[in-house]
Amino acid sequence: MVMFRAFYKEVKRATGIDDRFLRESDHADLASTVAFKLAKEKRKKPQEVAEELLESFEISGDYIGRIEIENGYINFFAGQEFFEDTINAILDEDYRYGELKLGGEVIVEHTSANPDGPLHVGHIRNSIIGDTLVRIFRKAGIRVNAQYYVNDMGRQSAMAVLGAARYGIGSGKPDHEIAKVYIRINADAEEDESINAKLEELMIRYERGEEDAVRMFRDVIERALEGVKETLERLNVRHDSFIWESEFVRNGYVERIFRMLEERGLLERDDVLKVSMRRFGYEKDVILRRENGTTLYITRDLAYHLWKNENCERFVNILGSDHKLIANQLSDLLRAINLKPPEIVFFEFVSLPEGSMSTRKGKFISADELIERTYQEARVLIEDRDFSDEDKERIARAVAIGALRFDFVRVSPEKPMTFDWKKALDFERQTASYIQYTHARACSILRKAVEMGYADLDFRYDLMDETERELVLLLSKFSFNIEKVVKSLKPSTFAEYILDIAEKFNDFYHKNPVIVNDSDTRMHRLAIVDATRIVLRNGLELLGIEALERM
RNA sequence: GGGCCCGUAGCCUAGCUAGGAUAAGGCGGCAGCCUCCUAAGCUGCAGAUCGCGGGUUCGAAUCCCGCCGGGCCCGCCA
Repeated sequence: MVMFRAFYKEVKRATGIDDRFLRESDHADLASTVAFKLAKEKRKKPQEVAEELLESFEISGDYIGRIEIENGYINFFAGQEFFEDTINAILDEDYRYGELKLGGEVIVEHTSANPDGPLHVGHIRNSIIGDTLVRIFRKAGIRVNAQYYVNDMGRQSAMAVLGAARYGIGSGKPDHEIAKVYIRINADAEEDESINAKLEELMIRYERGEEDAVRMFRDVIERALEGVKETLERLNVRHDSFIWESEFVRNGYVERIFRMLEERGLLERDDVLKVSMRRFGYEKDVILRRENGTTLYITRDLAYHLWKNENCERFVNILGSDHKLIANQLSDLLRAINLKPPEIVFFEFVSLPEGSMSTRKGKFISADELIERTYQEARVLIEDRDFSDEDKERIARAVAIGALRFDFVRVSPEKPMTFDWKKALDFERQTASYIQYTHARACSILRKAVEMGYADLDFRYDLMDETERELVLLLSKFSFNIEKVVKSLKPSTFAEYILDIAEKFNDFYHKNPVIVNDSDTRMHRLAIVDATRIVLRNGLELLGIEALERM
């Protein structure tokens, strides 16, 4: 069952009103502004047009309770069957509630940070947006492959490899150790010209696939990734595959890209291989192969997207806004050779109060440090509560990760963020722990009810008050909001939705005591509590946040 | 110099794709609520020329143009 979606479709079917003129509203369960548009053509007042339209509606189905006309708006309200079905569907379907069967398949490429150091707070904005999309796509019934594109052929990687060979890697967490040698060699390269010569030689040898070079790269990059994967695991972020870009140099896809461009007369052979971008509105050429024979990032990325075209029907990339130019060029080139470009979610930078982050300069807050400090802060909060040490650890971890994920997913990607420790370590309203707390609170009520022998649930429309009505309506919109994200690629709207449910439930909690003597009221409210518990838990799951039963 | 993005109360954010009914929340401030299902909660008060100026429209935070402020990009880097 897909509750609010069903109501929405019923309204559309009954009225013939287009999506453009239907929206959620504070004044109604669904409102239409269509009369305003028609009023102009018909030269009548919106109110009159709306009243005429009302006559023409052919209501069928069970969910539309009543329709009202007000100030030209047509307001639709769901009725008894809708609310009963919503609660019953949630209680029956439980973990499966909210699932859709949209079908299809998608590759979501996210994180893809250079293997030259640990993930920092900028990278995890990418990871969290990407992983949340992955989870929501899956819930929508779409087959997803989450991919990390490993940039093993770039200059930065070669620099890290060279640094590791020159100074040796220490015994700490490998991604952090690699950052140390990467920062050091970058600093040394400013003084010592020979480092750049060695770098070029190393890149040429790796591009050619010379065995010892391949071994060096593999070793260092695997270790960097090992550290990155550990951090991602802490954040509940999981990839299905790690795709090494060097693969596309070795498997002929890069050559195929050259041929495809050549066939369309786009490829120019000079000392380099390049494409003039004038026809696409760019001033400068795109170089695809250097004078020394090595390829560039965009070359391998074109090959990767050729591969995506052959292996999947839809592909989404999560990229920092610094990639906008090159990603747009990539898309133009793909279209020019008749390939589908990726759908791209760009996110703006996370900067520090003192300026932007840089791995090379060692100017960043690592995700690991952020996770640890957030954990410590959460631990303080729970320290004097009555839990075992193990439980305290587990709960504080869940709260810390939740806080991090929610802080990042909640903000629209196009919004620049300035990282703020005070905010990151805050566990009060409008945060994940608020939602987790609300979920734990629902669990607590249900536990108490069972202890007292009140296990039965029975939703009663006639007993439902206004707050309860608003709450259940929100619960009914779960799959509606999932579908929105699938279309808009904006997971922030889903975070906001789950937060709304928590707020409305707390409102209900304070107004309506649940465990009361009157059994009808009690069973009715328990049904609402249990349904809310299920929706919050399923929603937190999609946000990659653990739904705690006690905290 | 050119391109893209952001600019909503002291601070942070939602709403902008498909223009409409009182601009919605949080933090901070002030005043309150635990013999009652977890106070990581709740209630009330104060706080906004929706960056500025034009335009389109019956109607603009939302669309268009110009400007101001901030960020990112314009490498044979990624």
